Amino acid sequence: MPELPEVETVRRGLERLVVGKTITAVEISYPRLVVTGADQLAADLVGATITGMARRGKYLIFELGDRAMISHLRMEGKWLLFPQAEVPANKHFHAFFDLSDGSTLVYQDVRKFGTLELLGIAELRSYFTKKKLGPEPVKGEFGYAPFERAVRASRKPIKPHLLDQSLVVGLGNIYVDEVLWASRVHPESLSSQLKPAQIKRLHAETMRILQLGIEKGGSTVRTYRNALGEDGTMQTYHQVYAKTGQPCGRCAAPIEKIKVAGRGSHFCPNCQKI
DNA sequence: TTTACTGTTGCAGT
DNA sequence: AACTGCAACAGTAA
Repeated sequence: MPELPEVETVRRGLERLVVGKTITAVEISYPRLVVTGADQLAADLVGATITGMARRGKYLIFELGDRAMISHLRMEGKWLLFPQAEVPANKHFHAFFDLSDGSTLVYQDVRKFGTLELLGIAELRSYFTKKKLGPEPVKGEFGYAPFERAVRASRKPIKPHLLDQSLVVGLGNIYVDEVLWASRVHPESLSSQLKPAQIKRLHAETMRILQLGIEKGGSTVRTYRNALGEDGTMQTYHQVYAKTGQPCGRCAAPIEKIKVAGRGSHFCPNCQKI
């Protein structure tokens, strides 16, 4: 489900729903979900209090005093809160956290790509450093000069470059297509061959579109819903994603879909030329 | 029935 | 070093 706006929406929902609550029991029904060991995570978290909800890029962080549980939702991961201890049966529920007020926090993941990791709070910084994550897409953190330098130095096609989380965190396959359309950049353009004005637009549109996505509660295109079961509305602002054959909002040329670095890619063949 | 596709990432290859 | 392809998995649509 998640690109940055969806993860941030989940974070905000959980912040209201679970911060301050203590974990009274843990059950992991799909142990491979927990990279750092399911038994250890279950044993360590009984009695722990959820002190905060944070996020870095697409990684969701449960702050638990001196520890942190990192959740990556990958394609289909979801967090649900049931107000009662009894949870309906569902073959895609893989982790259950009983909370002190009688509610149950459940992790659901149809494709089982998502991961949970339990770290000491001191290991958090190096964890993200190792993944070579770029800056958050907000003014003050996402500087233009380093972005331009890195873009010009690479011969990668710009779309996979923006997706690799090193230039900036948070873009996934939907938002990157929207940013490329708004910036009038073809997804297969080589990074090093982009004009300064195009790089400038990519920088500005990345921040604008991801922030808009957050304001709209994320995009619901397949199965994404927030922790309250609500749809996001960002999909109504999409200009190209899943719009194959429909007229471009700028020039009315039919939107095309091609494959770039293995990902379905939507663009306007008239506005976005190499 | 088979095949291709899917808001992701990391690893093994070249 | 940097880039590509593919695997992890399950469901849906053609």
